[in-house]
Amino acid sequence: MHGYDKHAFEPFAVTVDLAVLTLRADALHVLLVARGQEPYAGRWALPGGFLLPDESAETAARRELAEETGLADVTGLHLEQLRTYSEPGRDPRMRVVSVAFAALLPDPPEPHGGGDAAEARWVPYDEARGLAFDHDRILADARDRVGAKLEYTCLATAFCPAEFTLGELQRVYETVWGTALDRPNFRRKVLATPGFVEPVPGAARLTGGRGKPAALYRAGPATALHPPLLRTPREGRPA
Amino acid sequence: MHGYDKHAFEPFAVTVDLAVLTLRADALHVLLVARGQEPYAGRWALPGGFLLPDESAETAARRELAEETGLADVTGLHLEQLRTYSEPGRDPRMRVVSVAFAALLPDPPEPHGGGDAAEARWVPYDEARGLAFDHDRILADARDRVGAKLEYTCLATAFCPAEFTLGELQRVYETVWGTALDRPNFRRKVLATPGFVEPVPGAARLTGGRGKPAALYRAGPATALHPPLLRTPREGRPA
DNA sequence: ACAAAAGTGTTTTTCTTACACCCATGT
DNA sequence: ACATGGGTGTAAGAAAAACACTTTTGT
Repeated sequence: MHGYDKHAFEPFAVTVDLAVLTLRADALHVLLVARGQEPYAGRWALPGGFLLPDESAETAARRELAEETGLADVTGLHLEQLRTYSEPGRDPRMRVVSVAFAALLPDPPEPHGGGDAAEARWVPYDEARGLAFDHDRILADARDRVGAKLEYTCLATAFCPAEFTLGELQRVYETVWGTALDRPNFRRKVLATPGFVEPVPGAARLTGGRGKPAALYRAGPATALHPPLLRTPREGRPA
Repeated sequence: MHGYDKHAFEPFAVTVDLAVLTLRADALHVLLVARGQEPYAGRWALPGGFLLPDESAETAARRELAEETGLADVTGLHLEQLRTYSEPGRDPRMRVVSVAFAALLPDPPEPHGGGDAAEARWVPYDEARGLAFDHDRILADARDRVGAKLEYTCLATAFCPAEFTLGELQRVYETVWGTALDRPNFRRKVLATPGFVEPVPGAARLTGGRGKPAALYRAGPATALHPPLLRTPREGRPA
């Protein structure tokens, strides 16, 4: 009961772990770092690290995100708490409680890894298996959460750059869900949701090199999607 | 990077905090305990406590739940991680990272408080303000999460006893959302969702003392609600 | 007889779906 | 010319909302 008996609690190490997700070449990718020491030396792991004395988990996560991605400004990026993993055996050496985060990025610059990690790279989600600790589980949880939140929040724009086309936004859904969506209907639904996207007046961009230039949009102020954009189990464009 | 430098991390105390919610007399109630010591002596707080050396946060939360509610069997009760609160100043005495949980109960027996809490009681949600620490925030987050999850999960049955009527289930939605729902339409939607509820053959119960006896249902195996039961902002039955 | 709560049916309206078609650009 | 991706229109079907109505109990 918060009794503050000095012997009533055990000291724990507290860390953050990050599932940094992005879309490259129409496939979900995750940022992994190579572990240099035991345990799990040589294995891939999610980036992360210890909380500093005066940091909240959110602050530590954003600091790690900046270090690992090498991006100068990570303030606009979507970062959200996933859950906390606290099973006693999850780290073989000591008791470590880890607050896991999911971070969503538009396709970032390749050379990241400015942090203390020996090596860091983007790995396609489907090839990211056999990670250190319980990171397989954390990564799977992150993917599930993101997939689910696409349905009823405006999260998809977090995978897009500041200005994007509706085609790019649709490809976010299709890539994460592994399904094909009808373009006219997708378009209508997005535009019918107030505050989901806002048109950039007069702007257009060539997307595939070919085709009609697409109008550009910015992420709007809305966060929730009412009504939701439901994942309809139809054939086409499997993951 | 999980480097295990003995000086690379600060030891933290790790606790769990529980937002134990139930419905009594058509109002959302939360279980609060009175604090006996400083800080916040005499104030109400969410129940909680320190993790034991070999416990996960989930295990600790369920142990606290059993202690505080006095229920012999808490295995069937819904318990879910909310998020982790780790702001440096959230406890004035020391660095405490708290993993918050939401627990949902059917209307429980009044005399609980078998734990180490001086006093514990059910408080209507709207009167639970001015709590110790950041518990106001945790409680608000719990309510938001539960309200949102009613839309797209089968969570509502967690507020109901093992066997319940559709009217009782509807009252869960109406109480948590503070809106009125159309009974025929609610009924159809629930019954049209496979695995949401299962009829108890031949069983019926008088509900309000008056009226036709209602058929009884059990919670089904489904966890997700596809399509969701959307919160329609209509007038009537305000919170 | 009446009130209260459960349960059924039906009509209207709204939303979703599927698909046809036109537009602008590069090769 | 045609392939490629963007954008518009529309008719059929499904789902939701609104509401009238019947049933079964207690008083």
